[in-house]
Parts: sequence; structure tokens; C-alpha cells
Amino acid sequence: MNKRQLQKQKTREHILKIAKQEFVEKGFLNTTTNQIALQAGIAHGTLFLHFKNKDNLIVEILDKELELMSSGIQDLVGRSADLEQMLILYLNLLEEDEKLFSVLARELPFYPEELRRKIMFRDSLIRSHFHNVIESGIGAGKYRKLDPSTAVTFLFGTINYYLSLRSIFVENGSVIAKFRSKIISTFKALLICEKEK
Amino acid sequence: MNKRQLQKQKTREHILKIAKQEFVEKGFLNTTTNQIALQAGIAHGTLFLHFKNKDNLIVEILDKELELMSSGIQDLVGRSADLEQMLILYLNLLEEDEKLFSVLARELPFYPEELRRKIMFRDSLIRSHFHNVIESGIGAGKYRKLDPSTAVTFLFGTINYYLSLRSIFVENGSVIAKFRSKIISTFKALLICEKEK
DNA sequence: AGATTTAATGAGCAATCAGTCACCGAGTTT
DNA sequence: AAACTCGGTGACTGATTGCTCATTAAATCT
Repeated sequence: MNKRQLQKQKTREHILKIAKQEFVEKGFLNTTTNQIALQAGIAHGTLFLHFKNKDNLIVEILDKELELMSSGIQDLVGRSADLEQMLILYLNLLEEDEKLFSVLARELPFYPEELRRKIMFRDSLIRSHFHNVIESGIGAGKYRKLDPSTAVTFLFGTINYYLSLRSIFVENGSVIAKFRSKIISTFKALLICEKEK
Repeated sequence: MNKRQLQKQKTREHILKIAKQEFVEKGFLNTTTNQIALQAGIAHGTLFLHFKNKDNLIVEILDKELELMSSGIQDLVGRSADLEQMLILYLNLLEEDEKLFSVLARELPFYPEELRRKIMFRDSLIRSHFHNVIESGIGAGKYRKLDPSTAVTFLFGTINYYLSLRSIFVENGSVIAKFRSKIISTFKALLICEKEK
């Protein structure tokens, strides 16, 4: 690869890095291509030399991120079919990139169709893992007889809620960290009837 | 009141009516002042004769709506301290204006500070009613020993999730109607350990 | 009836953005 | 070293939008 191609690739990666930073901080909708160019120290036009448009830039960044998330989940499911372990690991993955997932939770309904579908598809894969484990757990008499779909929606809905209103729940730091044990114990309470004294 | 004042008031109310229609249909963020004026059959400038700016218009519409909601809830709590009754009535109120509440669930994080605070304040009043009933229910041994705050967040988070992704859950009709019995039964399952055979 | 007030008008302003294009100059090829 | 290639530039464009203001005409007042 010659000097030119090398420089081109370097610039491209630099844009991706800076764009992700800006997106995570201000959200996708409130980040302008101008800001990105400014922060990256390149001309505004250069951005469109590397990415057809703003949407494509977003898609590429999120695709990469969601891929990471998906493979993390895949690993997780491969390693263990224990629901609590799965939930803990899922929350870990969210916490690692919490700011990004917070932006996603808030802005998802406003993204272009294609991107929204991609994100929701990934999400549905993860949900289905939980769904399956719960369903078979109910079949095995391990969990109470309740509707697994609704149970999953309770879990994901609640997590989504915490994420999307993150700035209200915590000033700095992590919502997931703050509420993880409550989320886990309450979700367990939904699935299992412990004997209480 | 003379002819002029009467006409003025009529125009003002007409704007409010049309604006609400547009807002409910397309969301506050995606409705332009131009669209409203066009639909209302008035000049664009007229809108700003009656409302200082777009935000004020939104605030006025929502204030009225939230007032209705709040008094509905107040009634509800006055009439009954039974959690299931409260939940049913709450879901009724949401279902009545579901499109509006769906917009609210999606767009809340993007509203101007002042409006966001107002909405969240109303919301917190409603939540606290549920919180209190759950807390005293736990004290009375009626419900399981779990964290009432988290339980309430599970409920409101889930409802919020259904509302904000409404268009995915139903094509036409009501998400609340579709999932109300599942929401109620799953939430009851969280609070109460039924004996199962 | 003439003077005054004011609701309504709509052309136009200013700001914001995504995206374009003619041009430049360093790097590559001949 | 001359010709050519191409990554990078940044001024510019066009679309969108919230909002203003000089002007109009109908209602009200004197």
C-alpha cells in the first residue's frame, strides 16, 4: 500500500473515531457533519469523500458496534444457559458502552428505516435468547408459569427506560451499575417464587 | 366581548385544535409551524400573533392534556386504593389518548428543559401513587417483599417501551388494548406469589 | 364620518445543515 | 522532469424552518 492509500485509510479511520466520540456525547441527531470535520481537523468536504452521506457514516459506526455486541452475546449464550449469568453478562456489555446505548435507546425511533431495522434485528436476536431460556425454564418447572414474551418485554422495556432516561437517574457514572442488582433481583422475583418468612 | 375579541379567541382555539391534531399525528418535533398554519387555513405569521413561539404552543397544548390526565388519576386514586383497579384506570387514560402519549414517550428526551420537567413532574406524581399503594401493600403482607421503586420502574418502563415503539407492536389500533391483560397479569405476578399446581 | 386600533397577512430574514464542486498540490507514473 | 492522479480543501448551494415586520382592512371609538 503506497503513501496515498495509507493516508486515505488513516483519515477514514480518524473520521470514524472522532465521529463516534461526538455521537456518543451528543447523540447522532444533534451532531452535525461540520462538528465532526472540525473536531477531526479535516475539511467539511473530506467527510463526504469517505462517506456518501451522514446516514452511511452512522450506519458504519453502529454496524461495527452492534457486531461487537452480538458476538459478545453469542459467546455468552454459548458458554452458559443460566439466565442470571446471561443477564449479568448482557448488563456488562451495556455498561461498557453505556453512553452509546443510551443514545440508541433515545434516538432509535428517529433513525432512517434501514438503520432502525438493523438495530431492531440485532435486538430481537438477543431477546430471543432470553425468551428461549425462559420458555424452557418454565417447561422444566424451574420458573413460574407466565408469558415468556411479556416477561422479556418487562426486562428489556425496563432496561431501555433506564438507559433512555440515563441523565435523570445518574449525574455521572453508570445507570446500569447503579440499578443492576435491583434489576436482577426484581426480574428473578418475577420468574421465581422464593419462600419468604 | 366584541366581534374582534371573539374572532381572536376563535382563531386561537382553532390553532390549538389543529396543532394538537398535527402533533399527535407526526410528533411535535416533526411538525413545522408552516404545516400547522396551512392546515388551519391561516397565515404563517398569525400563529406567532397568538403564541410567542413554537415551544409555547407545545407547552400550552400539553399542559391542558396533562391537567386532564392528572385529574383523571386523582379521581382514580380517590375512588380506590386497589392496585389492579388503579392500573386498569391508568391504562384506560393512556389508551384514550394513546397516540399523544406515544409521541410523548418517544420525544420526551428532546423537549426543552422546562417542558420536560413539567411532564416528568406529572409523571412522578402518578408513580408515587403506585409506589405508596405497593409499599403499604408490602407492609400489610399483601405483596411480596421487593423494592417498591424498582417494581414501579418495571411497570412504567415497560408501558413506556410499549408506547414508544407503538408502531412496531401494532399497525393500527391500540398497543395498550393489545397488551393490557398481559401487562396486568405479569405485574400482578411480580407482586403476588400465586400457588400454582 | 373620520380617526384609531388591531387581527391578520405573507413576503422575506437569518440561521442551520447536508451535500457539491472547481481547484490545489503532494504523490505517483511515464 | 514532465504529465498525470487523486486525496484534500473550503467556499458555495439549496433546502428547511422558526420567526419578523411593514402593510392591509375591518372593527371600534370619538
